[in-house]
Amino acid sequence: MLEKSYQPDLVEAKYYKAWEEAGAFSCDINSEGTPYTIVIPPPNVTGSLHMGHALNNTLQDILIRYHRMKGDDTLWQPGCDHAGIATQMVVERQLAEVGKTRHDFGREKFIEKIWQWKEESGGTINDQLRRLGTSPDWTRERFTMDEGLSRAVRKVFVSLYKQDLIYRDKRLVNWDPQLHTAISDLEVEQRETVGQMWYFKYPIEGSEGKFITVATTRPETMLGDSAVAVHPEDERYTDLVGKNVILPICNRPIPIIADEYSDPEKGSGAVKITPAHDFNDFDVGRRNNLAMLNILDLNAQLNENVPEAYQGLDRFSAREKIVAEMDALGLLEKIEDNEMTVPFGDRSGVVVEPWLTDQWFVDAKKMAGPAIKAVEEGRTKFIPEHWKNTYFEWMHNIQPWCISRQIWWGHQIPAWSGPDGKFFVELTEEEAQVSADKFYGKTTKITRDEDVLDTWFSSALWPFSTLGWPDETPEVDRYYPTNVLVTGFDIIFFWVARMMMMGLHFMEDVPFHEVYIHALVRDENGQKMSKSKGNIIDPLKLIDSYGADALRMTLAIHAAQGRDVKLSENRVEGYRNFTTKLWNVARFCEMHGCQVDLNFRPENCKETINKWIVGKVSEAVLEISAGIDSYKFNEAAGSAYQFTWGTFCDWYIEFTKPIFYGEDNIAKSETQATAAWVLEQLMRLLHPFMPFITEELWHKLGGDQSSMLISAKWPDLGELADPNANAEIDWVIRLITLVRSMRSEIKVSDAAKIPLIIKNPGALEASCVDLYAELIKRIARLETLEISDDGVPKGAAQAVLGTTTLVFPLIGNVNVDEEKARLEKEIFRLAGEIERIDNKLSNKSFVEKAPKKVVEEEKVKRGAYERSRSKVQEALDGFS
RNA sequence: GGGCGAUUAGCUCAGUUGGGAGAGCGCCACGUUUACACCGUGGAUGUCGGCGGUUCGAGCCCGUCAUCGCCCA
Repeated sequence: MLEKSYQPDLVEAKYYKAWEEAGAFSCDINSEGTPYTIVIPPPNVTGSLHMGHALNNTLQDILIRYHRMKGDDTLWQPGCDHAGIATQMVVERQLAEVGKTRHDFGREKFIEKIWQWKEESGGTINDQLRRLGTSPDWTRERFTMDEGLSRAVRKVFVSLYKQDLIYRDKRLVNWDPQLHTAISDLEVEQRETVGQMWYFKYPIEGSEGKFITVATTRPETMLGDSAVAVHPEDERYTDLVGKNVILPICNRPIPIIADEYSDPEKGSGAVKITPAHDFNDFDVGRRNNLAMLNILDLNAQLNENVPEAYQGLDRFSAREKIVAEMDALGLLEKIEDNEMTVPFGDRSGVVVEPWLTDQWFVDAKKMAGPAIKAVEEGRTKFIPEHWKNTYFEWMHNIQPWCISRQIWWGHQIPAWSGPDGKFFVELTEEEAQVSADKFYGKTTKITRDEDVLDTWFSSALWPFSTLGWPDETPEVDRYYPTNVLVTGFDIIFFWVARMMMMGLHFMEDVPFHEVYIHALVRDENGQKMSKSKGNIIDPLKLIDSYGADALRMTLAIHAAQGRDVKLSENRVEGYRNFTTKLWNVARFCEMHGCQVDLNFRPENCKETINKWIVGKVSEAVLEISAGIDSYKFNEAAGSAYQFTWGTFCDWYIEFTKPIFYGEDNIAKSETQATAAWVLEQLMRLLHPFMPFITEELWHKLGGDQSSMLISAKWPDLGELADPNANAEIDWVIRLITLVRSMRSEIKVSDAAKIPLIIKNPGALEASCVDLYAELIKRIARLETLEISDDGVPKGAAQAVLGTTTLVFPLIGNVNVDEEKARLEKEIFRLAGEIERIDNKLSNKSFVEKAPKKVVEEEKVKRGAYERSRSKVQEALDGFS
């Protein structure tokens, strides 16, 4: 006997272990099933499970479990990425607690420490994914720093270098002055702030007392100015172009140049140009051959290229000092408030600096071409489709991708330089040495570049590196390209774009056929969850309180395309209630001896109610399958929920009670087998959403004990709906609902059994009353149920169901005025419907232009309303 | 400034070849009828953001405005 309610914790632990031990998650390269592959977007090894992961992985797991049950050879590839900067920071923070830095240990020892940390505390998210019930193939778990994946990284780097798609360049990069590394554009967060705009007067050389005013948001950079630019067509300045200004404080002459970058509308129309410290100015500088004067060191403190008084100051103190000095010189014209965005490093949280350094770059522009084409041609599809706009937008404006990082944790770049700075890029040091010796004509000492690669460089290879590439493995053959990538929109640039570029280049095929972009999980007020807001909901706590199944169901049923998931705890509670409901209906079946009968054939049912429910199951199968197939997880989960609670529990189970408590043993045994079968189908249908409770009930309910539900077949029932059974049961349901509603209207409590007379039944109605009398009496709590066209007892309450009148002969219980009012209200409502249709039908254009079918339907509806109205009128007349 | 999205019941949201406005939660009333009070039954609640257009017919298509959100510059 099942317990009174479902206890998730023990069940979850038990079955997760059982699944894993049985190898239920593993792909099978020898299987005859069609391969179905998803690579997990690898979480950071430092990460822990948040709501976004919970949603992302629930959806992937639904897809995987569904396809596994459909007989596909599913591979869900798990693993973490090494999260270069984040991981190094974690370990450095630990060292800082004992007053040490990585430099106290040196590169090799420090990396050892990180590996040690990774073994001990890294990848906790994987255990958390297990709590969620996800079923990736853990035996194939990979890590971006694994030997195999590292080999892939080296191979890709060397190949791209030799194809001129990776190059070294001195360019401005986003420099994080705290972490001392370059970071990519995508790791920079632009924050809106109200800053200030300072207007400086620069004296014009040789024109005593004449100035040109420039505006700047960053006064400190003036020490690195190389020019002042004005627009070529700005007549105010035409005569100044070609002259010099004397840069105050530095007292250097710099030219006034004409360049279209200068916006005449903005500020004074003249703009100072600091090519080494501003991305736009850098371009102006290159166009005009300006000097690139770097005035910052790696800490963003002013270096030896500025006047001595400023050397060593940090950028913010330098700003104050500059403004003060300009003011003292009488060269500060004015200061205005200015709305602007300031770039912050997303890891360090400090303002990043455009800084001139030598870095390695991927020629993303070239690699983007095929990636754009693949989406244009539909070889990779976005779902929902509009996300392809975001993808195109970014891809068309893609910038060189800076892939080198000045940290220690990561894939060290396979490039060695000779004494003159020439690079030799090879898979191994030996090969590099050979190249170098050949180049120099003698044995020459080479030194490996200390930089490592951006983490995304290695995760871009994930869809094939995890399968064993660059080796020609059978897995690469079978599982690439993958079917779908499931991810949030915030990662389109990081993941989708880079995987597309790398996949197309090295595998000559897209990495995935579809990209499903799901929503963000927000709090109940629609706010993004964040630590600083303190509105984070911890998925693990929800799992502890309500079970993983409840959380998964909540997420799935809210995962409508194009809409964020607003989550609150009481919703999860609602789906916990659903698990309890499911548990209890199983308990009911158990109590009434419903055993799975392997010989049961749904199409052979004799009892109408059983015919009806098997038809409803077949419809549910189609709806749920269609929902998952089209990534409409909310529709799939909603259908499953509605079938379970609204159809199976609310009606079917109620309808079986008279049979279970009755004497007809043949009907009883058919119903036991049917109920067990329905429940068994239902476990399969709910399994992708709620794997634990369904697995538990599957085993509790008997049936095929030799296998587990996770490996059971997805139902394929065809169409089992029986129109006659549907018509009958639907009518009975409407009748019962109406009786209940009437009871409430005329204030007769459910406790009192009442008589009911059915007047003017049609053939279907009469037959239903005959066939289901006991059932109707029981569920509608009727004392008697009979058909009679005799006169209505004086003062009886009446209701109309289609063309049939229900008579409740409750003399003395009915308030005549209330009853008349009720009937009049119903007549009014029906009259309104009829009028609406009449308006339509009397409209010539409607009758002429609308499809015949629609016009016909309207006429049929009108007839039905009209007949109902006359019945209600008849009932009303009975009172006068 | 460019782009994307949203606006439907008190709340959160469904609603595709354009044809009778829905669900869950919440609320109100009643109820322990032998699966379930984490329950059952019934009920109330809408200018489908505004305006205009297309159409016989618009929550749905088009235009425009408003408000909100996100991404990019």
